[in-house]
Amino acid sequence: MEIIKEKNKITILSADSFDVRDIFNCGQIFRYNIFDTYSRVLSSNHCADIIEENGKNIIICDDSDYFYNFFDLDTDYSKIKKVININPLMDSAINHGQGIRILNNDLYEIIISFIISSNNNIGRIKKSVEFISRNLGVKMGAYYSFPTQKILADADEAFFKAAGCGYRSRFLVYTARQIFCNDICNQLKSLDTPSATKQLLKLMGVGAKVADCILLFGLHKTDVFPVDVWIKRVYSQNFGGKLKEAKAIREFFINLFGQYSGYAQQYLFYYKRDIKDI
DNA sequence: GGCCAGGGTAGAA
DNA sequence: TTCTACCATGGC
Repeated sequence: MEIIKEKNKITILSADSFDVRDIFNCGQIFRYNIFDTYSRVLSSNHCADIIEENGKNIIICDDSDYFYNFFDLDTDYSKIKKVININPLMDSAINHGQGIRILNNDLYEIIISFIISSNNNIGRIKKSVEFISRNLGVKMGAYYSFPTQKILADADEAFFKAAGCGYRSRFLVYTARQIFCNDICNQLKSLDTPSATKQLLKLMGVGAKVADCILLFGLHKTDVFPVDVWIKRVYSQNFGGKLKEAKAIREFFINLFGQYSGYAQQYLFYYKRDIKDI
């Protein structure tokens, strides 16, 4: 992958394994917009605009070091794709989502966002996260930052309900205070996957599936496999599996894909959700 | 009007 | 430890 990095600009010269539609629509991030001529993505207090032209992607941003890491530009996706391409279904899924990259998003924003995601749909999750940012974030010119831990720790249940978080509002109040008061995010960053999982499961509103999403999208632990309703479908309908419990299905896929489980999960989730009749 | 959505919690057994 | 009722809400 040929990349030119400047102070406020990153130019990706090849369109292989980089497509903003695949990256943003695959369910790993909720603060983005895809317009006709460009796309905009927000992460913590950062903003980037991406322009596609002649097979190139030009990222205009406030901090190219942040977004070089954010877009995971040091990772060789062609190598990963070869390893996980174990059958015709995976070949189709990888081809469908060829431009996917697993983002290195802000851990705190990911924890809050994925607590909201439980038994919810992506459209509503986007609206809630946008409401929270617009009302408690810092105005950064044309956009709002995600709220700081301190600000969100002061939010009450009525605020999260106004954001459309429903019954999850109680969990969010409790966990936002827990994270801020005990510096949970910095603790998590130093842990391996099993230890981080154990700590995440102590947070109110975080169960096995949300913990896996936080590990994958917030801590870039790729040896996990979040099992949601779409993964259950692709497992039973396309892998011919007979297991029922999410925990067992998770183990099945981790045995298949090992350290690349998280990548494989994203290609499968995006494929199954886009093309339901496979 | 019932079903679904990137599930989790709390209480019962 | 596992099982189950219940949880808000908008879109279809």
